[in-house]
Amino acid sequence: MSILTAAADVFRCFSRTRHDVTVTDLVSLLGMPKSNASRLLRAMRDEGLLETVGDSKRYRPSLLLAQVGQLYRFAASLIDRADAVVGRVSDQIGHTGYISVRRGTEIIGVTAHPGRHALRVVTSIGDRIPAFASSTGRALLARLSDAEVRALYPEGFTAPSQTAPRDMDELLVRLAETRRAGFAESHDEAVRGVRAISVGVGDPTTGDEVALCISFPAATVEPGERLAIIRSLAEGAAEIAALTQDKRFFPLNLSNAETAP
Amino acid sequence: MSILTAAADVFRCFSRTRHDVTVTDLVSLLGMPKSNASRLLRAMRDEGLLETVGDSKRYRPSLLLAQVGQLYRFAASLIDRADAVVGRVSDQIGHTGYISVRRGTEIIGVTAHPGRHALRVVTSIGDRIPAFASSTGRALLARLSDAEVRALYPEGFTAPSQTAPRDMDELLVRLAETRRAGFAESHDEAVRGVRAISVGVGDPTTGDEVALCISFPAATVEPGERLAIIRSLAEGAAEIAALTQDKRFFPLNLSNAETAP
DNA sequence: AACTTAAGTTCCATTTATTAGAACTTCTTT
DNA sequence: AAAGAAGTTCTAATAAATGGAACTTAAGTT
Repeated sequence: MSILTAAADVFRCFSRTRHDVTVTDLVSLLGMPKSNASRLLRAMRDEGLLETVGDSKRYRPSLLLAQVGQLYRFAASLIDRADAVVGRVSDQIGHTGYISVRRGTEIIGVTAHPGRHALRVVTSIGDRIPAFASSTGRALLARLSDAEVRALYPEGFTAPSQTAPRDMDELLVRLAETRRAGFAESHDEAVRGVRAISVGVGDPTTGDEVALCISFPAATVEPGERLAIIRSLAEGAAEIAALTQDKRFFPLNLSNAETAP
Repeated sequence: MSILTAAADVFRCFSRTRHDVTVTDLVSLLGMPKSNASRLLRAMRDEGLLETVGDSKRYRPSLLLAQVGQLYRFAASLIDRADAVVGRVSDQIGHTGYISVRRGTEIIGVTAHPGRHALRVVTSIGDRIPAFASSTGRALLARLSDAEVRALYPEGFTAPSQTAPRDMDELLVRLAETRRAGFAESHDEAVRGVRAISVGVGDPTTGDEVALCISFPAATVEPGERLAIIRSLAEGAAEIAALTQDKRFFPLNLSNAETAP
């Protein structure tokens, strides 16, 4: 067991609600002896991985981490490209846009573009939501085969809301529809009154896959505006897919069903 | 010598021009045996500190790092507050704004707001510039005593441009002027034709100190506009200083000299 | 101001990980 | 198919990490 494990665990202790940690935090969160916690935090600070807050006993992520983390966006150029598309669409229509990645059965927001409208969806980056119960998640799951999706959920799942898929069969039907139409849609799933449109795209050379999503209040968006969102998002994603030569990309395929939901 | 040292060194290998590293990169950059480089990269990936790019032998920062690094801004909430002020001023006047921190004798950009004008200053975050030869640097150095500034430069320095301080005595004079006026100014220092206005502010409870800066082309900015920038920046910084009870804050003090430069 | 408790640090012998070099494998180039 | 480059695995020697207890410091409490 390398000390890198412990260091990575320390990083995982930080969250939106925990911006700094102390020796006792580590003892209770990670269950390590406080002698180790004390030395670990000091060692990580000495190496520049953490900073002490003032001259207190509190430790927070360092500037180095902020800089290296920032590079992630550029390193993963797919994210950068997808972010540009979502930013453009979000600016154009005024609704909140964000891009997400999948880690196992979870979807994690990577970048966000807050909308301009007074009533808008607020998503903060770093949030984790279940993949099967969101449009972003299904846009990404649709890129897997049915067998791979089944393998992700060996013990099934329980739907968190009325409109989410209730079981694996229902999920696979929704994924098939996502593949056919070229986009995924959710309504009242994670947040009541919120509708979201998502498109998945990947980069075969890096193996990265991201979901582009626009999220908006269901009540105030006209059918025509919804169609415009779908078209813009799909068009932008298609450009990226062409660039990366993404073979698993599902192009937009609007039928009567989608034009009048 | 802990493996944390090596891990931190790996992080420091990443830069704007190097988004991923290989075993041989580490060998040449850090001078370590390639057996160590190989195992280190794999260990860091296994712990979630790095990711492999696709299925290649290239390693890049991980999503975890991006998330933890993102928290730096909130952990150091002074940065967030200062960023809000600079963003507001930048939006208002259309010129590039950024906030920076000092690490020893270097200034590092943390967040940036690109201006709207066709001719604008482009500063990318993560850039390092010498503290004594920039307005941001002097805004932060002014918060130290003369003795502390001397201690920072035991062997003096050499001026990189005509308008930068040539020696310690000249620097201390400029710092005294910065303290009196409540802001620092540079002209043709880091970049020819560029003028910058900076104000420093700190948070005594965390020990953080940041510089708020607006940077603009010297030729196209009228004296009145320059004064407006100074006033907006100083006002925003003063609000932060009041909030954090920053006792080392130097309030704006405009004399004839500043109003007609 | 003395007491009490909580939080953090240092010490120690023991256990465990890390190191550097060489041999080995795999991938690329010609 | 051969040669070279890049990466991985192996080894014993070396160095670091561990956890328990003793110790120090800080923060309340009476």
